Amino acid sequence: MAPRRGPVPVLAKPNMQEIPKKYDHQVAEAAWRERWDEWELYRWDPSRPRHESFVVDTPPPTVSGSLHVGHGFSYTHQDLVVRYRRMRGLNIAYPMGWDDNGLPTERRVQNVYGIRPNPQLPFDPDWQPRRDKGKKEPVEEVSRQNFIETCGLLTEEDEKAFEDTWRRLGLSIDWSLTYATIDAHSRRTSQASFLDLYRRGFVYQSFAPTMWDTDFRTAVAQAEAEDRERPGAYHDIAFAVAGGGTVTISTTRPELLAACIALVAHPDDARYQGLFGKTAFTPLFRAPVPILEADHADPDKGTGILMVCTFGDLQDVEFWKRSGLPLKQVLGADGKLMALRFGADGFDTTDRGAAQAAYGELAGLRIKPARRRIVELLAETGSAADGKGTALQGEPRPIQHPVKFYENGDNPLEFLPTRQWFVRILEHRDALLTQGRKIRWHPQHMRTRYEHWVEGLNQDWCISRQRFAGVAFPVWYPIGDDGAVDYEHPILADEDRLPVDPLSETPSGYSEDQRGQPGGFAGDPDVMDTWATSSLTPQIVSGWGLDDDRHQRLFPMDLRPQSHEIIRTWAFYTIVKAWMHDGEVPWSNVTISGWVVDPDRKKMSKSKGNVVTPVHIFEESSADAYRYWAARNRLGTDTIFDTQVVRVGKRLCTKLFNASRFVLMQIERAGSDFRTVAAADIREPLDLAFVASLRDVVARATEAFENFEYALPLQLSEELFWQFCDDYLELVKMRSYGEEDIPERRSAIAALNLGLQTFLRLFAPFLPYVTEEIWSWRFAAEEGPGGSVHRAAWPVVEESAAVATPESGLSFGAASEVLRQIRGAKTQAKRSLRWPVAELSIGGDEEAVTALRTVLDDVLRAGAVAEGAAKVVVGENPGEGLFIVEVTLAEEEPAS
RNA sequence: GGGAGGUUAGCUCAGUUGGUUAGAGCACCUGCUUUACACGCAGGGGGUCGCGGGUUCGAGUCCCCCACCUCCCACCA
Repeated sequence: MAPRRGPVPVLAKPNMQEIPKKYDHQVAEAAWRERWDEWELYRWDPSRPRHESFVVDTPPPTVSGSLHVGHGFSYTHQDLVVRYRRMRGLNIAYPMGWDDNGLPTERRVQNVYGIRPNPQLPFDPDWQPRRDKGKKEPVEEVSRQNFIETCGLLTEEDEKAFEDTWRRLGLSIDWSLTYATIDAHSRRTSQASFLDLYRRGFVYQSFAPTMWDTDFRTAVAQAEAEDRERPGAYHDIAFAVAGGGTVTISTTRPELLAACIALVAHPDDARYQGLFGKTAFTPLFRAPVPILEADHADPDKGTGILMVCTFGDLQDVEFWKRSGLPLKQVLGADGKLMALRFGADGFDTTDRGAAQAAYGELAGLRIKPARRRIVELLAETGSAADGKGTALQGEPRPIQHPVKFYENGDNPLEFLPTRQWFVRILEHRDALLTQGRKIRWHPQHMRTRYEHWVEGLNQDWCISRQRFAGVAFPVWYPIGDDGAVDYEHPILADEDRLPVDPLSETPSGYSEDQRGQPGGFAGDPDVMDTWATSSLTPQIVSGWGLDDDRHQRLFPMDLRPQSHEIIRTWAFYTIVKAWMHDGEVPWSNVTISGWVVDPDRKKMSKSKGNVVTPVHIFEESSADAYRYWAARNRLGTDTIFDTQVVRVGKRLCTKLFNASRFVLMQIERAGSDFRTVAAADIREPLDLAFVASLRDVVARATEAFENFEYALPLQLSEELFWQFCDDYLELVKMRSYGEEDIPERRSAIAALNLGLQTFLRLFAPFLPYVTEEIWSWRFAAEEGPGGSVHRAAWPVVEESAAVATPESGLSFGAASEVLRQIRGAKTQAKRSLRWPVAELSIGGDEEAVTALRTVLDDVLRAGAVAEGAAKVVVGENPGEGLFIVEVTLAEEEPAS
């Protein structure tokens, strides 16, 4: 339904009895939450055209059990922008998603239910998970599909808790648009995306060295890898050189010595000119390796010459690819050194017995023990065939160096040759940069992060994971008559069968008994990277590939709100997919929220034990107060959770409540004639001046909101509101108290009416509960959703077009200033503020005095200045403004 | 090593295009029960704007250097 438009509404039902004396946020927030649900206030209207809509790509939170006080931070920011746009009359599509796909869920399910997925098992529809399983019972193996369904069961509970928190927070989400990244619709979308990318040539499969986590035993993408500073040591190892002599290399990975395929030095390095082209021999294993030139060798590092292993690092991978040298794989997928046969499988040696014996000391060891052992062996063995000196030269030299880790991992990543699916992103970097520039980033400098990430890409996007709780690849492979799996000719699932589980379902043209048989088929056992699905959140919501009309109404979206650490994953991959599928940007704007940090500026997380639950804050101080805290922080800036600021928010709510009661009381006291007060009645100079400052705030707040800046509108509204309470209300009070229907009083009442309605709507995005409560007393034009302040029109300057511009821009300020000085005099004399003033003398330049004279009556009444006691004189110095010459307080106490 | 953001009162932060004496809130101190609000009101103290240069009549604001904090990125010999 369209929001109501038009002039400022008049009072709907003046009845003081209904206005409560105190604001109970607990009661009010619960009641409004319920009513908003009944009204379906936040429902997206699928019939309205795209250009009248505002579509948000809400971040699906990882459902991980517990929430801390930082979780609502960025969600509040989204909601502020959304509520503003809704009040501008736009049809809002604000969905919620749950990210319950991937490793975190997998680990929790294993612990809670004591089960482990075995991809080889078929789906069992009758199987039921048991929570009450004893710790000592053996871990049960279930099919992947059963495992995934159990994940859904567990995350459902957490999702309920999350939803409850978001509702309490007052997020204006349309809960009918909820999805989960592991649900059937998301799996379908994700698999359809894969098939589309396959057909368009954007994905490929390859057997190649890939980053591998030896604990999780899965491939990992560049975006999920991070450098960590770790201790290591240079080990100087001497290699014998054919024709006599030795050469010493430095390495931090001596355990990979058996995987050495070459020694390389920089082509310009004078020390090694004579060695290029010669053959060296590894100590212990006596493997002949060529000494070659390589640009990546740094003459200043180590000894300037290094060993290339398969694989120590990405440089090794790249050199190996260029060189065409044979692969020597020594590290297994489990992170242990594999059994090897020297003299076979590419493991050349000049002394098979010695090599096999030395390696026998290492086989089966994990990396660290293997390193320790080989160092011992190298210290005992001779460096060359002639046995002069030891292979290990001197003591290892400790260093600190960056090592690549999987972001969730505990041990360094290795490069292992495995078969994986990749998305081609390296060759499309320019196009992806162009896409990034079509999007408006808020704050703008966050785009730089995106660009640096795209420019720094060095691997295609590996999307296959050797895990279970994820979306399967909709792919089978034919098995040849010889029993070999033919990976080159995958059998793709039919689109209308999606989502499929290739391990439980049979490809068209085959029967289930052909699974794993020669001449039959094999299902792809892997699952997709969780980001391969999360990168489709716009398409999941829009019904991409299923409902074209809906897709057109929702895609591309208007806003992607997120935090900065996932620019390289979520934002980047979403841009990738939207470009590959539709040639479009997924959204026109990205807003980046900062982190909530603890007082030591560390990111708040439950593992650090520095958490406060948001629900606790809602109960103690109200959701509005929490939102106030969140709204005070601008986009992109980290912040500390500060209960002091929450308290300020709570105070603002109370003030708004009380000031509103007062204003409504004034209006209602004025009687029925004043129910039709109109903006045109505002004539008094003080009132004109107040409306002028209100207009200014409305204009500036609107402009800021248009740019996704919510902090400034709050600040401006708040400043003027306190001035409204402390000065304007005091100044206008006496005039509005009167009994007669005279223009001066009418003007005051009309200005108060306009002011209150404007403030309520300005604050509505920030403080949805208390503003709705107040709005409902008198301003709701109808029962039901049409009466909600959240469907009311955002204030615009045109509303007060009938109000004249004040003659002087200084009058409000002049009035406030004189009032301030009178109050100061009373406070200093330790008198109450209603103590009468016997004499008042004010001076000032002509402009200021003229301005003051227009509002002097209001000032004198508010300051309790005795009739005829004030003297205003024009001073001699232009530009000096206003000053009080003298304030003399009355001797007598004010009459009560 | 490259890059981004930051450094303003005890704390959290505003300070638009350079322009009087640098602001707010919190905290602190002193008063005031005032017909909306004591969950209030009024007043007060508190700052070499990270350091050092430069441009300018004038710099918190523009330029350069440095320091420190946070984050992002980087080929692990």
